[in-house]
Amino acid sequence: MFLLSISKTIMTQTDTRQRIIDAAEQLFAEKGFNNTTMRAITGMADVNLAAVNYHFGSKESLLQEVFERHILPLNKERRRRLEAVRAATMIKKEPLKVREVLTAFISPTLKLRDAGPSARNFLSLVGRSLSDADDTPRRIFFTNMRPIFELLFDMMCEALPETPPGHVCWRLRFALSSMGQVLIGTDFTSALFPQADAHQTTQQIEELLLDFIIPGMEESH
Amino acid sequence: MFLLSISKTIMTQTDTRQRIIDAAEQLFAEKGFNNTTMRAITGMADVNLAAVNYHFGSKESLLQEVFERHILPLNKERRRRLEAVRAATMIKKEPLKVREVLTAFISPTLKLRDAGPSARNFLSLVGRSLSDADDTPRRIFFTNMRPIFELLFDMMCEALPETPPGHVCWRLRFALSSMGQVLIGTDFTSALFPQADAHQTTQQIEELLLDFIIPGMEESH
DNA sequence: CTCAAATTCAAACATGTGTTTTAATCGATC
DNA sequence: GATCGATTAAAACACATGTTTGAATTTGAG
Repeated sequence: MFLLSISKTIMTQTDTRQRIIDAAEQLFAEKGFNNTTMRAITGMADVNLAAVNYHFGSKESLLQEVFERHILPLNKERRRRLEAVRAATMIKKEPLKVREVLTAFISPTLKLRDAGPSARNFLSLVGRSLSDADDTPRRIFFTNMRPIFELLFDMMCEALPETPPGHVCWRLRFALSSMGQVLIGTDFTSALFPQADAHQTTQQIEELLLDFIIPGMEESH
Repeated sequence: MFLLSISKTIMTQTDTRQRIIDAAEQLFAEKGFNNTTMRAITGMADVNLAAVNYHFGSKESLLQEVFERHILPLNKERRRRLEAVRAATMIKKEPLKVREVLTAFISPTLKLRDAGPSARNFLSLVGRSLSDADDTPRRIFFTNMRPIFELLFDMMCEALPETPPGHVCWRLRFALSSMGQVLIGTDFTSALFPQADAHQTTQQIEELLLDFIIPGMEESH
């Protein structure tokens, strides 16, 4: 009885929370954090205006939850794969390969492209965060990304022992912003060159992306 | 007398206009369009709140003027250099070279990095525009960039006759977003890897950027 | 100096914002 | 069914926003 009542209570609670998060995710992805109003969120979620502040405390905390819902498991998977790459090369006593390191980071990310509209909206949010002018989303993004970025950076420096860290850092930034373009969506391409953008599968885009950034990453100038 | 009076009138008028544009440029670059208030702009410019609407009509028109002040001459120079490349290769009856096309587009852009704080702020604005969620800045940006983007795209397709236009389009997008990271400023690098980001000159960064994107651009997968 | 136009100014306006409040409603336990 | 805590609901709050207004001031020409 006790457990049942608890689970029922939690059920309805998370139902409202879930609807809010879903709506916020979609609107944040489409219009950005600042251009999304609480009234738009609660309207789309079909809940009362005060529900956001009741369940999340503030609009900013809501963004944080929207963000963390996907970034936490994603970064866990990234770390798992990065460390698997490191372990495998240590066993074989080979040096780290740029392609393997980048793939370990990027592949789990792009997998989310086909994991439903919620994940897709989340990716859009992430794609913009790298160059967002808005304080709040950028702070939340970088706070969550710092540890995994540092691991990626360290392994990349290890894979490119001849390249100065300052160069690795810039190249990584270029590579990540390129990935960001994939995450955002197709607005740019279809808006500018509608004739060029045939529908590409995520797999094809991942190859396109990796083929673009890996040669630049390994360049030995 | 007539000319003098006119010039004097224009002087004071453009003086106010100039101060507003300068302040707006800096604030738009730092905080983004939506997070910059009219009161912040007029406060920094030390003019009356109503001056923006009197001289420009609206906040959006102000952004347009801020943008066009630098984008018009910049795109003119880009076009000049792109067409110079095309003319030179036609005379020599050689195929277009990826490096030359990209350099013709990118080099005039990065030159602005050392052309004073105003140009620097403008670049920051441009760098963010590629992935901006906000309607207004993105629309103004793409409207102004479409023609030069199309020229760049056409020449790049010509330089890469074996590569399908859909691939060229994606690679161009990757390349431009990488350039965008240079334009935005150093927040990312210094925030995440403070130890790695030695001060680089614009010339060095341009080399870094071109060395990164050219191999990916030419990749023949 | 005088006058008319251009510009500046302080104030108000209308609306939109995130948040808070207070009462009503619901759900589960006794 | 009564009761208590959790949730929802409607309204208001306090403030920030871009814009407009109408008077004051400045400017330049006759």
